[in-house]
Amino acid sequence: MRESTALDRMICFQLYAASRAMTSLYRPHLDPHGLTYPQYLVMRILWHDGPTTIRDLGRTLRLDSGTLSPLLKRLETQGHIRRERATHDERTVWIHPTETGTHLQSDIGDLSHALACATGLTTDELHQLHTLLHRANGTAPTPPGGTTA
Amino acid sequence: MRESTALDRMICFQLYAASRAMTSLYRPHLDPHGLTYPQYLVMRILWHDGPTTIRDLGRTLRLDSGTLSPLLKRLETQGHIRRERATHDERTVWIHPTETGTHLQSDIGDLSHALACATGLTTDELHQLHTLLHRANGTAPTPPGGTTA
DNA sequence: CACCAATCAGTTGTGCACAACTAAATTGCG
DNA sequence: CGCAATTTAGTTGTGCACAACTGATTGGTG
Repeated sequence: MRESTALDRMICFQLYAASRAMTSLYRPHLDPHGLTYPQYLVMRILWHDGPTTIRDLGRTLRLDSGTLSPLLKRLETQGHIRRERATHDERTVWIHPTETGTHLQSDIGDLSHALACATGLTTDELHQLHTLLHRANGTAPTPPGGTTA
Repeated sequence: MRESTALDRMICFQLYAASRAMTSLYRPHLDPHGLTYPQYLVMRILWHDGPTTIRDLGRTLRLDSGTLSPLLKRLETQGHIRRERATHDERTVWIHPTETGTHLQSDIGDLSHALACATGLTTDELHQLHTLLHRANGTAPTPPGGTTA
């Protein structure tokens, strides 16, 4: 595997390349359902937490309204979500999964096993990687339970 | 730190978030020079290896011509690189750093220390992370030397 | 109450990524 | 040689990311 030695020592390039490689592993699983990877992340939050405000989606995903607004518009056009402006504070908008959006979860199924295998890392290494990324992201690592690709 | 438990176990989301966080750490260092992070990667290859073909840039960065062609056009407009079609095989195009492009290297200086510190990881952890990402990327880890953010 | 600062969603503009395609040059095989 | 398959760079179209901005709403303070 030929690599420029200018890059192969850069953690940042490895992150950049690994992130793109990972999303292209998701692509063949998501494409048939018309979802992109960031759209899938939004749907996962909705599946797990139920209706959520755009503000909270942005905090969780670390994305601003300039990214989320058009993305949510596309999910709405596809019929997966529904917008609803809050009555008590008309600045905030709630995002609800629709029935078809909820069905997507079982349609897509569990991708974690296929994706974890594709990395070629052992369970231990995946856990290590997870912990390091958590720390680098400035978030608390997940002490007890399992880890998911 | 508020996180949806739907995402905090996903290595893939951690990769995605860490990669974006890392490039936004580079941004304030590169913006004053008018470079984006992918443009900086191209220049690093040129600084290290000298003139390079577009094909090799694509293989090293894992980017196709759909991404590289417009990116290189912008670097050319800024005067950092020069295109030259090979004479013996007119399909391949060589990219040469110009004099101003070469000067950029010392203008920008070494960012690795500042960037490594910003992650908050120890040298050991950075090395671990580097090795794991290398393996996940399907490339050989760097056994001997140091590691760079 | 009046007003100012902060919050929130949305828009605009730029630059990646990547799929799908085009066109030209080269290679290889019968 | 002749010609089909391959390689290479470029274009087009879609969808993120993100900076900078707008406009509406809300909260806090004198």
